[in-house]
Amino acid sequence: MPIKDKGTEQLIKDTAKKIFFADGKLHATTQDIADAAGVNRTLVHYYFRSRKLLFEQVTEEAMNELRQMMSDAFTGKQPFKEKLKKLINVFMDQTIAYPYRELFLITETNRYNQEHADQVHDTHTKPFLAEIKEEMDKGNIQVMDPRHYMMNLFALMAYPLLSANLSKSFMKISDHEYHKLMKQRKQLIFDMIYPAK
Amino acid sequence: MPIKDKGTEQLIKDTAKKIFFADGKLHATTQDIADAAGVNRTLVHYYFRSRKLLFEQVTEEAMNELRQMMSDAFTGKQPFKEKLKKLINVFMDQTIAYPYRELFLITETNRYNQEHADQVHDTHTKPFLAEIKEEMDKGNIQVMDPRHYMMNLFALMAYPLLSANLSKSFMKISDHEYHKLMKQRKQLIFDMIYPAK
DNA sequence: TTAATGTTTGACAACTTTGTTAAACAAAGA
DNA sequence: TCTTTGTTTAACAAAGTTGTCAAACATTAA
Repeated sequence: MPIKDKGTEQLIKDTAKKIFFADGKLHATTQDIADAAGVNRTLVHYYFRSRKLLFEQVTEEAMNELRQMMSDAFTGKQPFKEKLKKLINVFMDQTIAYPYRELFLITETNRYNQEHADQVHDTHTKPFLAEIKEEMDKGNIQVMDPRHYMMNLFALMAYPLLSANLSKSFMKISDHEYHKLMKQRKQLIFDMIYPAK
Repeated sequence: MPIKDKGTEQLIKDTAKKIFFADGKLHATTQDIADAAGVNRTLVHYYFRSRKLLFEQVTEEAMNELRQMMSDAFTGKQPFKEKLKKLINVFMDQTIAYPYRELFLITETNRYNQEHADQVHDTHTKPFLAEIKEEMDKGNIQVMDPRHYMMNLFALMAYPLLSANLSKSFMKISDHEYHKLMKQRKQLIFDMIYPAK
C-alpha cells in the first residue's frame, strides 16, 4: 500500500500561501496556483476538492498562526517588557515574510458577507489586554484604552509592510532602502510603544 | 441634441468606489457593480468600454484624492502643528468613509506585476518630509528618520480601520464600541505623534 | 413632426475559470 | 506476478464573466 503522499498537497498549500501572503495576488486562480507550484491543476481539486475549501484551509491556518503567535509571546512569567519585545520580534519577522497575510484574511471575510467572521475563539487577547492595563497602572507606558494600545502596536508593525509599494512610490524610496528602513522598525516601534523613562 | 448625461456614468463610478473602498469587496464583478447601482451591466461597457478601464479610472481618481489631501494639508503658512491636525482630521474622515481605498490600490498594483506602479508623480511628499525634519530639529517631535515618522502616522490612521473586522473579532468589540474607539483616534494619534512637552 | 443624437436593454458570442471523469501510471503487499 | 491503493494526467462539461450588437427608447433641435 503506497504511503499517502503529503508532498504535493503541502506544496500546493505552500504555493498558495506564497502567492496570497507574500506576493499579495489576491485574485489568483487555481490555474495560477497550480502553475506556480508546477503541478497539474486537477491536483488542486484532488487534494482540496474545491477552490473554496483550499481557501478556507489556508485562511484557517493563517488564523491559527496569528493565535499561536499571541499565545507564544504572552504565556510565561517574563516581565511585560520582555514579552513585548518577543511579540514585536516574531510578528515583524512573520510580516516581513508574509506582508499580505492579514490583507488576505480581511478580503476573504469581506467577500462573503462576513457570516462566520465572528467566531475567532482567541483566548490570549484578553490576558494580553489585562497585562497592558497593569503596565499602565505601574506607570511604565502611556495611559490609554488598552485596545488602542494594541491597535497602535499592530498598526505600526503591519501597515508599512502592507503598503510598501504605495509608500515607496510616494516617498521615492528604492527597494534596498525600504528594506533597510524595515529592519530598523523593530527597535523603533519598541521605543515608541515602551518609552524609556 | 440631447445633453450627454453625466448621471449614470457618475452613479456607476460612485457605486464601484462604494463596493471597493467602503465594503472592501475587491473581487466584485461588473455584474455586482451594475446590480448595486441598479443599472444594466451593458451600461458599464457603454460608459467605460471595459472593466479594466473602469478600474483604471477609479484607481486614478483615488490616487488623485490622496495627492490632493497631501497638497491641501501641506500648503500654506500655518505652523506644522496645525497642518498635522488638519491632515489627521481630513485623512481620518476619508478613511472612515473609505477604509479599503488604499487596500484596493495596493492589490490592483500587485495584480499586474507592478509595471506602472512607480509613476506616482507626487510633489507634496518631499516638502512634507522636510517640514517634519525641521520640526525635529526644533525639538518639537521625537527625532527619527522623517520617513519613519510619516509611515507611523499613516499606519496609526489607516490600519485600525482597515483591519476593523479582524480587530473586532480578536478583541471581541461590538460595532458600536468600535465606532466609538475610532472617533477617539484623531486626538489620540495627534498626542502620540506630537506629544505635549 | 421628423431627424439626429445619445441612452438603455436583451440576446448572444467569446473567453475564463471551476469542477468532473476516465484512464494511465506508480508503488507496495499478497 | 497480480491486485490494490493512491497519484497524476488529459479531455470534457458546467458555470461564470466579459464584451458586442442591434433594436428600442428618450430627448432635443430643426
